[in-house]
Amino acid sequence: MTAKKITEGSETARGRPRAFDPEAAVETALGLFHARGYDAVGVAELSQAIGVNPPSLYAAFGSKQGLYERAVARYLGREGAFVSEILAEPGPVAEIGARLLTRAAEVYGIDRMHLGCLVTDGARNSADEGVCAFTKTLKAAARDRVIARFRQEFPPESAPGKAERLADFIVVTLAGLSASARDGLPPEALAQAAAIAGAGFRVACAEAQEMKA
Amino acid sequence: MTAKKITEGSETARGRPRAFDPEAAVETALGLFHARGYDAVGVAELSQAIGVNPPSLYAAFGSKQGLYERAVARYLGREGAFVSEILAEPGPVAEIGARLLTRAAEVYGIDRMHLGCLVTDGARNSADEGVCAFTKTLKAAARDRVIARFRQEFPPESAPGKAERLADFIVVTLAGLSASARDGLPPEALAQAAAIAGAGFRVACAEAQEMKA
DNA sequence: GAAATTCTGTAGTGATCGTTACATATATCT
DNA sequence: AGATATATGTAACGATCACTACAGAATTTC
Repeated sequence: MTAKKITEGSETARGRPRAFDPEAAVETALGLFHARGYDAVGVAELSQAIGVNPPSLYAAFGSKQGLYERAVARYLGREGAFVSEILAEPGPVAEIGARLLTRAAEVYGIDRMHLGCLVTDGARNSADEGVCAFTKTLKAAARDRVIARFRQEFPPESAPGKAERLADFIVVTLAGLSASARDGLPPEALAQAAAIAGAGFRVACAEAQEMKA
Repeated sequence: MTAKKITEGSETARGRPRAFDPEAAVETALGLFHARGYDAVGVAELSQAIGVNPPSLYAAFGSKQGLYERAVARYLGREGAFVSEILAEPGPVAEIGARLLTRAAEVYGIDRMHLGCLVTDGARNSADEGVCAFTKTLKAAARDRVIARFRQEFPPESAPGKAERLADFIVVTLAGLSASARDGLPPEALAQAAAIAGAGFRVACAEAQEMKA
């Protein structure tokens, strides 16, 4: 009696059981959102691709935006994880930044159906205020983490504004790689562009170092 | 007979005259499309902003896409003209490329209501196939013009692939500046990012020159 | 078994999408 | 004036949007 099944987060699972796997549903939604963007993927298409009716989706995720946020969370834990990983690595900022760019060129172009960055471009031009706000906070948080890492080498006291300036260049270039990947620029071209940008970044880091003194 | 008046495209203007100025309508549409993207601006909003009913818009422009194409054409002749202008200037490719980037940083961030590039981002994530195809051809044409200009200094015979590689870096960085501008990165940050990218571009040009021999 | 709980499928909500049929208004041409 | 041509406003088209009311099905708890 009341034998606990290992039903993950909840206790014994009362009532009618789910006819679909929410984790698989998030995965399917992630694929569609990444490929075509938030607004271009309707709830009807999501339901059909997941193999379930809209009410079940709403019971599980609350709203289209709720499902999107779940999908983005999964994206950040996998395809998008390289940013946090590289930022956690040791070494000079020049190498960290260059590594971010070359790695992004790989990740953004590796899958023809999921080009670019979901966070950067998934909600671009969306008419949904909620999703735009959600995306905005994610982007701001990412930029802040880059700045925080760069300040390890260029602290505000000895190099005021340098970390922000260098971080913004990384952010701009990542956005360019994402957009260009989605526009069809092949992986080799992305990699070569990232290499040129990386060279510029190293130069900028060296200049910033000289000015520190 | 059928004496031609020189009323621009049409003869004497028979029938009921237009109650609105199509040129002003294109201008209004350009503003809305540039600010929020193709899909996010509906025909109803366009009609209301222009001050005319939908049937008049369709009589004048044929379709929403037709109006968009007119708006893009105007954009290319004004805000977007700097690309063709700079490409037509003399001087080393290193300077041309760096100038493209710094000028884009200015243009993309100058107007808070019209951030970024309409061609690059106006139809991003659009669900409209026609507009996507239209945009794709424009982007390809722009890339081709950059490549053609860069081949003046890096011809395929003596520097195979260099022009394409350098052009793709410019394209990627322009896309990044446009996306970041739309994401709210302030003009100074755009300019500084463009400067770093320009430094990288000069380095890449110098390297490409050395390899020509 | 009965009650309680949870999910599912059917069907439909009002809103908005791009687009257009149609009758009327306003102009020029003969 | 009458014919012709063009543009307008009203009103709606079917399609799709995100979302949900509701009743029945499937499970656990008592």
